[in-house]
Amino acid sequence: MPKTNAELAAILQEMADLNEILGANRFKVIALQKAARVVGDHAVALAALGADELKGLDGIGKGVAGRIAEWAQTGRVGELDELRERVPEGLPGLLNVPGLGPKTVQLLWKEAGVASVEDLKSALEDEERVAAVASIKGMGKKKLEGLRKSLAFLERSAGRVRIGTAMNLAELLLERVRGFEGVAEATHAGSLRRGRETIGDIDILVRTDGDEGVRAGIAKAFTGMDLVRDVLAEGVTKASVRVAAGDGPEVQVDLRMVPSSSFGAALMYFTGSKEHNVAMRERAQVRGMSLNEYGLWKGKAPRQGVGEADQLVAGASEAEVFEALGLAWVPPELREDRGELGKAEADDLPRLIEVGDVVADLHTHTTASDGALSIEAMAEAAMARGLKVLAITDHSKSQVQANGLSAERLLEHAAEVREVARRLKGKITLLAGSEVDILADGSLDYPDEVLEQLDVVVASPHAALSQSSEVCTKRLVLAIEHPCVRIIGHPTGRLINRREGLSPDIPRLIEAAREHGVALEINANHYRLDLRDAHAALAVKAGVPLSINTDAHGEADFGQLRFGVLTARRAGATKADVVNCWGVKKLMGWLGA
DNA sequence: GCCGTTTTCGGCCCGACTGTTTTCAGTCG
Repeated sequence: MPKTNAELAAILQEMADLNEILGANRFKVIALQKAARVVGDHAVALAALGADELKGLDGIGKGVAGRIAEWAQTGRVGELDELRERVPEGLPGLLNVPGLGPKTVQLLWKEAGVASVEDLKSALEDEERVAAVASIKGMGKKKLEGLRKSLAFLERSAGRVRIGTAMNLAELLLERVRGFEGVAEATHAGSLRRGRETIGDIDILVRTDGDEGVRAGIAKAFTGMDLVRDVLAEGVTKASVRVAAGDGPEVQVDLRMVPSSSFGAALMYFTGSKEHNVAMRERAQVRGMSLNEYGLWKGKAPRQGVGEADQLVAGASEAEVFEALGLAWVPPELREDRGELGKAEADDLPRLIEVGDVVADLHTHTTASDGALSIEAMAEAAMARGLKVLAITDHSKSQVQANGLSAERLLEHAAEVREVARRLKGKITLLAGSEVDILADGSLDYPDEVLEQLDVVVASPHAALSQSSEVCTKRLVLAIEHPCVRIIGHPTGRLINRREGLSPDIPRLIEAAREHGVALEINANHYRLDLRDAHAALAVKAGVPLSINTDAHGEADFGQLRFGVLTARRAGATKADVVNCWGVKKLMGWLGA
């Protein structure tokens, strides 16, 4: 069995959890958590690397490298096995219950015999056991009530929500918050602003120069919204709630309020990532300053940001804080502590692609297969969004459930596309293409002489998505080598939170794509975002072009473009790296159309 | 457990809020 980074990350995370519950040194716990994160985010399988290469990675030292080697060789980690013997199997799951930390979990276990989330649920319903739980020090009436609510929340929430879902909810909330008395400005921060594919909670930052009374009023209006299901906290600088819109998932939303003089520092602070913030604060310290959510200060930061005005170096805007630390402004999508500060210091940050740079969509569908609009209506929608090039790429014949086109229907359809293209000449360039299935063996769903007649061929995997890494790598490389293929669509076929998809050897795909001049897609649909950020970053590094496409099946789907662009930005892509941003002439030359 | 332009030992971010603590611990981000 191949050993994936996700499995390894889970092992390290479990070691962190078990150590935490057992009361180990907290910095050891933090180190293990960091190692789990680094491993989970790494684009190349770590099981195959040697100890020296492993130790070169940030956050991985002798200890973790040794355990990775042990796991790679034996499939086990001795220390984890020992830890598991000391703690009931379901106990770490309790750490996921909001409001429960390692101290309380340990007390629940040792003093009330609670061994899992399920067990806690039944204990809270059982009179005798509730008494045992309530007798724990610090466990009062409100704590118990909070636990009941947290357990209900866990059942209703979907865990991390997809970025598209979170963005919709955030925009709805921002509209409300901007209407509250005393709010000068409101914006989203956190992982949503960094463009991560899934979001744990929504952070909203409010700029207000009102006094405590005004801020308390904003917090009250926020917690009083009709979308609010639970209120977790309500103070004069922050409030925290759980909300749900319609039948959507329940999501935690944190609101923070800061004065104008601190808005930039606070925006940085709440945008994160945590690791980026730590690196920034360390940088401030080295320069005899300190950085918190209220600003950058000479010497030690005053409590609550209320101090001598002459101590404040910067704080009103992000740019001035970066500048005062000798750095260029770092785009939020790059704030992951993966070397961005070094580049910012050398003024060597890439000029990231923006939504407005995209002038072509090379992967869309019409009523000919499973889309909702005609060729003409799709072209109108594309023009309304300012696109200069649109490729119509309906499904191929194996996609029976999607009304995939037979070779004959495809050629008729292509003729229709070209007819509409003639009518719209000068307004938009319409291309006749296909999203052709990459079959399980790597062959394509149409014969070459059919594919040769098209302007653009996007080849995508749709079925056989549980193939082994080795088999699917060969399959995708074969498609890349096909002379008609220009773009590999959603290369892994994953659906976020729903389906794992393929796990090909990404460096090999990139190498093949480079050799054959093929682009790899970032499918912008927020269910897909495939390639994912880390993989797209490898492509950019290797000089392999990306293609950001919406895979639109209707008018609204064109709006998904922003999520594809966010993913490309996280990968460090500039507009030169993305074929959809090229001029029409250059793009047509590349397509050979 | 990790890391090194003060360090191979001794640090490791820090402020807000809650609940039940009569002075602060736990949790969270």
